[in-house]
Amino acid sequence: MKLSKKGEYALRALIDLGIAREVGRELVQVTELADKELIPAKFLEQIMQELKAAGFVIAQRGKFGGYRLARPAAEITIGAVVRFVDGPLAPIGCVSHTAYEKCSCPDEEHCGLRMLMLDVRNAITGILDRYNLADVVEVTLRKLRRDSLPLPFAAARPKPGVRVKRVAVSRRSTSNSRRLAPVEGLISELLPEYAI
Amino acid sequence: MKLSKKGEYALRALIDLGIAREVGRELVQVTELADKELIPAKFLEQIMQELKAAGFVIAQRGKFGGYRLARPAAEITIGAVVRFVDGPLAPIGCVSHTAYEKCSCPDEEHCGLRMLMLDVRNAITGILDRYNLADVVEVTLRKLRRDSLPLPFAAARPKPGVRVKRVAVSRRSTSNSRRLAPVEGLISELLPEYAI
DNA sequence: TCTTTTTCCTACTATTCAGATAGGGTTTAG
DNA sequence: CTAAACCCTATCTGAATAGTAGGAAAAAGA
Repeated sequence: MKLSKKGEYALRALIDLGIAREVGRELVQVTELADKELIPAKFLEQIMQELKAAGFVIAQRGKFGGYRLARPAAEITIGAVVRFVDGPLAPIGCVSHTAYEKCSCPDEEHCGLRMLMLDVRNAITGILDRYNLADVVEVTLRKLRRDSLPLPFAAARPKPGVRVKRVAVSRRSTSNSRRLAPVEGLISELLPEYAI
Repeated sequence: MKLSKKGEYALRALIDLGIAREVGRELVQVTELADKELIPAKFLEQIMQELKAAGFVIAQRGKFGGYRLARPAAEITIGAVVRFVDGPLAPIGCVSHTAYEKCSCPDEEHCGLRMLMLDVRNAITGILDRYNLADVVEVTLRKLRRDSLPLPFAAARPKPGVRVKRVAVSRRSTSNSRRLAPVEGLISELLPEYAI
């Protein structure tokens, strides 16, 4: 039931790009992402290529280039990323909705294991398909602010004479709070503290 | 997020042993399990060895030998089996309660991905640690009876002159129904039909 | 134009693991 | 004594995981 390192790195990078966006930074380089997250740079580079090919990010080549999210963070679900990098979320092929595969058991309809694993699948997708990058970004920023820690990717490389586009630094995030209703545990484990 | 074949086979075999017990059959041979579930016999043999070493089953050697559950089915949770065969249930080491492992990220306390994966872990363990072999056996037998299908492992090899110990064939199963409350989906997806 | 910094692209590698298969040895019932 | 079971160890193949390496192409700025 593991998430691969590749999947983990991809998500961390995408979350970082979401944070960068929220903090007014348009582009982030692979090396900076790798530095911050302690990921092997060349490995992350490959991953970013794949994320680009899949349409999750857009690259800007050349000096002062980098990556940014291809869509609003609220439109990229965690589930979509994990499925792309690591394949189906279902623990067993015969309960996957997106990539069904017949299993070897003689009678799927009366297979107790299948029934159980279907619920595991639903539990997993219920979380990963419900939450998106914006949700994770929002909660991360809240925690950082609560503890008065410096936000990452703060106003980098302000070229002399060029005014940094200040995008929505203090806006209340892009994700609607309906999604963050107390579903037990989840990110909303943290939300009660702020839910006034 | 996959369950390995080995894990799948182990669970199927254990569930079968639970069914056999419930139907009055004390011992089941590897070949019979493998036949029924379409599992390579030699591979399953290995797995049964490991399950024996782990204390899930007891073997009887020699002619007319076989395997049986070492404990009541209600005392063997699915989670325990999966953990034994496939390792921790958590999708990422830093959210595992039973096998915590520090991850590479610089600040676990403010890692949004970690918060999310913690909820995934809880969702998975919430199912796999809540339900046990008896629950799965119960539901499987119900489905088979509902559809008037023959129960597997029915009264095998009645040695002449020896009366088969008829253990609890029609008893209401060993698991208490408190556990099977409608948790949304799960095995209890099927229960409403019977929950009068 | 030249240099620097970035992404882009391809190939390679090392190790582990999944999923078995093979071939006997040992025990027990009859 | 034999058949039918478990017991034990070794081996194998292919794929996946988790990277490394090295340079080509592009863009910005001097």
